[in-house]
Amino acid sequence: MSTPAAPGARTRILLADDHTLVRRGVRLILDAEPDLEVVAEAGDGAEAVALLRDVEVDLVVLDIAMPRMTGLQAAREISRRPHPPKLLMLSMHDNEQYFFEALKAGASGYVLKSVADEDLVGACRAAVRGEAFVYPGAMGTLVRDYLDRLRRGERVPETVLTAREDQVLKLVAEGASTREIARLLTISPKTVERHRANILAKLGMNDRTQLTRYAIRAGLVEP
Amino acid sequence: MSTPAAPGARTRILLADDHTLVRRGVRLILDAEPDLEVVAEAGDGAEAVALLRDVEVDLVVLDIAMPRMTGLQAAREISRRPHPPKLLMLSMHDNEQYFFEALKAGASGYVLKSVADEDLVGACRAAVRGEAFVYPGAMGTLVRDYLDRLRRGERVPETVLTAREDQVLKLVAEGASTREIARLLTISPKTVERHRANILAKLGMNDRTQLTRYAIRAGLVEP
DNA sequence: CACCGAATGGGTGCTGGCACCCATCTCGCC
DNA sequence: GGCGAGATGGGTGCCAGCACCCATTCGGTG
Repeated sequence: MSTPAAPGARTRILLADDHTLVRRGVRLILDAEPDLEVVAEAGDGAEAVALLRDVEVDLVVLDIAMPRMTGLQAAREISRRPHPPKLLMLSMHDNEQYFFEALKAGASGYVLKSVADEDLVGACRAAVRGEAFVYPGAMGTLVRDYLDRLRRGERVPETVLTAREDQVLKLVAEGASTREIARLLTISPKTVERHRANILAKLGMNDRTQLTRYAIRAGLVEP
Repeated sequence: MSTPAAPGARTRILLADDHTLVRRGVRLILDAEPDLEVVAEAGDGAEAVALLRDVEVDLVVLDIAMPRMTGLQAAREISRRPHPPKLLMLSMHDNEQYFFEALKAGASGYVLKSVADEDLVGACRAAVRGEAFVYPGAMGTLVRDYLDRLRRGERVPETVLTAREDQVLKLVAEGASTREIARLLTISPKTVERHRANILAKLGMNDRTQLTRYAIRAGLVEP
């Protein structure tokens, strides 16, 4: 449609989504552009990571919710490599917490599945150019604030959870009781309660059902 | 590809899915067939139901997880009409409970988003021909047993949840308290507790976090 | 009609989740 | 050395969630 990055060299893309129908649709959209080319497809996060050992790509388009290894887990894995490709997350959810998790995982773009074709194409091009955090679609003010602070170089409050809190959250979301979690982590039940309270406070939530949904969105546990 | 239903008359299809990208992909696949034609698109269940007041279609392809009104709710609504079109459910989840819910809602087909293009096309044709319960893709033995029993005319144990229980489950999974649910449904908190207890017993679960994960798998609520 | 299942509502009691208080210890970092 | 943050643990108290008991009112279906 406009301004290919380098004339003659198409951007090589790895596309990962567990739904064949969705993959097919997205591939049709991307391949129709003169400067974009899907060179590999994966059906889950683990497959995507494995493929990257053999295939050289410029951009990875990752669905967030996938079996075996979620898009977020895969993104963390991929961005730890020596020369990581750009990462663009595809999500079904217009959710801020989710967006932040994607940033933490090393993504440079976040696109909703409900956007139009051109927005997806635009996000791909922007990601390749190195422009971070393009977000087509209406996102809440929380994200805009966050990006503004990043631009101004301010320290961000770092709302994310600690490693220990992640462990506790995962177990809570899997339906484990305080006593069970305490036994599994070999700490006092009281400490488990404290961690859980801290997590609730940090995320601004009230009970375990909300934690469960958050953990699923964040890819900590399978639904 | 093979045997159009009536030569010259294409099957008119209403396609409902909240993700524009997915809708685009599915439409491309269906429109490529000589005997199928997508004549309307909807972005949620309510829109689909509304559109059906103005547009005459032979088949409705409904995504299960949609905002405002889920595909299951829309299916119940649609199948209550005088001359209902055929209903084909599109689902992300290879989940048995979910499949049963779709049957109850009046669907005559259930297709996973992870199937190949041809399977979707085949399911559409089978649904139009009036063949019920075509299910491309590997589903558990539970479903096969169920279909066998149906064929033999046996009474099935009816493990699925009632409509009221669905409502309660949805609210529980969204983090609503007993009191809130009671107010929303204008029934006694005690009755809410009873419904929740019945749901827990039916599904063999112990607490709200497990219900939450189940409801997400079932597509009753967004993660 | 008589029975069953779904939906409604009540009572009683236990306990686990959650809130809000307290403290100690050990890191890394300035 | 001191300071903040994370991890650890304790006490107290309220109440919601859950288990297990009871009943009534409908609507269907044998």
